[in-house]
Amino acid sequence: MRLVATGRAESRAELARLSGLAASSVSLRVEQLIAAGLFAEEGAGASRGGRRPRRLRLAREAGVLLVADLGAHHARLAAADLAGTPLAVSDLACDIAVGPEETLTAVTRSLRGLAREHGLADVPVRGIGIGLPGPVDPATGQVVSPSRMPGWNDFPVRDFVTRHAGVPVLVENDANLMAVGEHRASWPSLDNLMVIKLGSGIGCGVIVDGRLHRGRGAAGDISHVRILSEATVDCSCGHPDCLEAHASGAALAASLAGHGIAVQHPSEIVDLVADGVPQATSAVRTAGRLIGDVLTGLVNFFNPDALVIGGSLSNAEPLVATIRGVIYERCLPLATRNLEIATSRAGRDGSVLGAGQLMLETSGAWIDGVLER
Amino acid sequence: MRLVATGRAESRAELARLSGLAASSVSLRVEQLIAAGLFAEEGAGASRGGRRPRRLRLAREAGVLLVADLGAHHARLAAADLAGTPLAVSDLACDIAVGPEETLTAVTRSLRGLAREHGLADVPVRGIGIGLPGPVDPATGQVVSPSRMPGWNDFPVRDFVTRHAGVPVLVENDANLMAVGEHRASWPSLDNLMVIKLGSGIGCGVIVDGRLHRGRGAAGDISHVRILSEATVDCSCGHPDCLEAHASGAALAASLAGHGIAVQHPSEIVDLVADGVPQATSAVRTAGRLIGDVLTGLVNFFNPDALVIGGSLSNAEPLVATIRGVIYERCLPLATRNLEIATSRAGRDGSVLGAGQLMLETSGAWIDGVLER
DNA sequence: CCAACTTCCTTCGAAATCGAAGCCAAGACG
DNA sequence: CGTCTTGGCTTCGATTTCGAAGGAAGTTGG
Repeated sequence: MRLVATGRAESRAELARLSGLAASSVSLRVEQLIAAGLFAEEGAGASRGGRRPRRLRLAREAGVLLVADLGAHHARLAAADLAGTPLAVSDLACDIAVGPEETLTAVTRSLRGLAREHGLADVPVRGIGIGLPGPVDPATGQVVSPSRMPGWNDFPVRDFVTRHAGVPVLVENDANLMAVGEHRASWPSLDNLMVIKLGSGIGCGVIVDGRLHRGRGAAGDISHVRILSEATVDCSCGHPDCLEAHASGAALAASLAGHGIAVQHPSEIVDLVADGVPQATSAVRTAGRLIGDVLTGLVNFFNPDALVIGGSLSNAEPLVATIRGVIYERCLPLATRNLEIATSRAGRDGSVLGAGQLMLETSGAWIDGVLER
Repeated sequence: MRLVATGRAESRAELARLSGLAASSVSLRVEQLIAAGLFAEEGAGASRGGRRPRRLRLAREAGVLLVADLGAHHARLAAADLAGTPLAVSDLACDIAVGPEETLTAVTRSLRGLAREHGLADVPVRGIGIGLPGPVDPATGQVVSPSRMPGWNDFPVRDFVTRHAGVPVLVENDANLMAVGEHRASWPSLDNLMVIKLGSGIGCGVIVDGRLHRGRGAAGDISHVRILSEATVDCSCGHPDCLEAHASGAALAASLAGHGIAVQHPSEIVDLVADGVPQATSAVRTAGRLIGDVLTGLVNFFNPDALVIGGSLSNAEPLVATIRGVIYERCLPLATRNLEIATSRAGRDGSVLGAGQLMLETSGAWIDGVLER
């Protein structure tokens, strides 16, 4: 089921190849899933030289997922199929600083509304995914010492939402969701991926061997490495000269404010750069150099197949160009030999896709329930 | 078989728990393996509150592995059981710079001799493992652009040894072997491990999710990150101020030579430090600070369960203490919360163990051959 | 010492999985 | 336009795996 949902398999034959099961066993299982209403057969796929395969896809009635990707002042909401492909999206203005109860209540209410508006009221909700801009403990579904989410520390996000919604809930760091989504949507054949999210903050998600690497929950932090710079800036983490304090969207906004240019959201910086405002371009180039410097060490160490740059600032071309240049110049030839450096392809849907993917992997228990009937 | 060989399982019951197979299936398989002469039953294990398990172990006649861990001027040779537990070890002086053909021929001859001397001539050799101080392409078994192995670039080490010995051959970077061995011997329950090898060079092996992370073959390089220092030193890689150019055993030896202290081997530096020679202690402390600085970023990013420091320099206590201090001071609390920082426990046998472990995972095809008879 | 419990391991019928064989439906080719 | 080849899918008997039940061999605690 996971193989079909994620788009890796479209026919019984492909399922057999990818799953390692015998073709006959696959046929039996598919039969069951169709009978249970989870799969549907839909026409024929392209021939690979012989008989055309009968194309399999998820049935609409199989269910939907509701996903919310929370930022500092904004939430992206989506209703998606079980693989995470968005069926309906909307945006919600909300200040994460008002605290978890209020934010989460508003978000879940809006999610339900979104599904209802788009005629999905009759389809069962199989899960809710929440992306948060801070570290999440995978075991408990709690936020752990976030630097920019006052009131959220140790709040049991997963339990809170489960209690209110009564379905499996996935809580994950936003950059991690994006990494999984980007992997699934754009680079499914690559095993090792680094995905950088450049927005108000600097996030990073890591895919190792095709799976999200969480470490002990904090993996992927790149924003609190010490960098070299002329001016000293103290970071919220208590140390001086962290990358985030110099090169994040928030830091760039602060620096531009010093030049008398007021900026509300990182995307406005992208606009300024596109308009050729010299202070903005110069600031963005400096940030690119700092980020690139940090990434060189990590690329040498991790040796990924691709480095994907996403987040709203990834649309600032000079930023990406500078990062790319620094990495190709400083990294070992062996590490950059086959390295792809690209900007996000999934864009803002990345986290929705990622949530879908992760939920299929983790909480698939309801499938057994449906099959038993 | 792998579970028994690696020591993770000692009884049928443990095999069932760890493998996920039914107890009855495990019994059938074990029966076969005993009949084929690969397993032996040996007494009873400790009771866990009920009947005592019948202890399983690898039969002596199952075979041996021959392992050579090559350094710049020295090779460590071992004959080991199939799990990598050393049965006999010896040391061989050999200059790796004389080139691959001569070195490998001498090494394989000595390995055969070692097995013969220790009464292992009648036991079949199931594989040969070679550890090398440079990057190895896992797909081809070739050395790829090594910085300190003249004449070895692109030499097909695996094919060369296979042709001469006629058994499966594993070729792997020395730090990677050490990482696998350390994981298996000392931290089997931890999933994410960073192992640093401090000798003439600086190597690093990474265990992610219990398995060696190779990336595209170059993963684990930490020696060519740029660091900040007063004096500028050019590294062999062509960039200035790499970590290796300032903090490796070779760099320390060069710096001590500047003070009129001649050093042949990194272990002599350890002796100097133990003897309280101030220049040595100071040099080692500086190196520790540089290495620690580099590691902080990697620890934040990778978020391992443990950081293991090995190699001959790891016996210099001020070096390890400085590294530990820098990491605890600079890393995120979230990353160091549960982080163990320890020195190698497996010592010089680590690479032998690692080679055994890796060979069980990769080339287990011969097992089927034995069972078919 | 004995009863109650645990854990280890095997037995045996039920269920799942496999894989060879064959049928089906396409494209390739003369 | 028919034959050939290729890949997709199903059928069906053989094999593997499972799991409940039970015997074996311990520990624990009165």
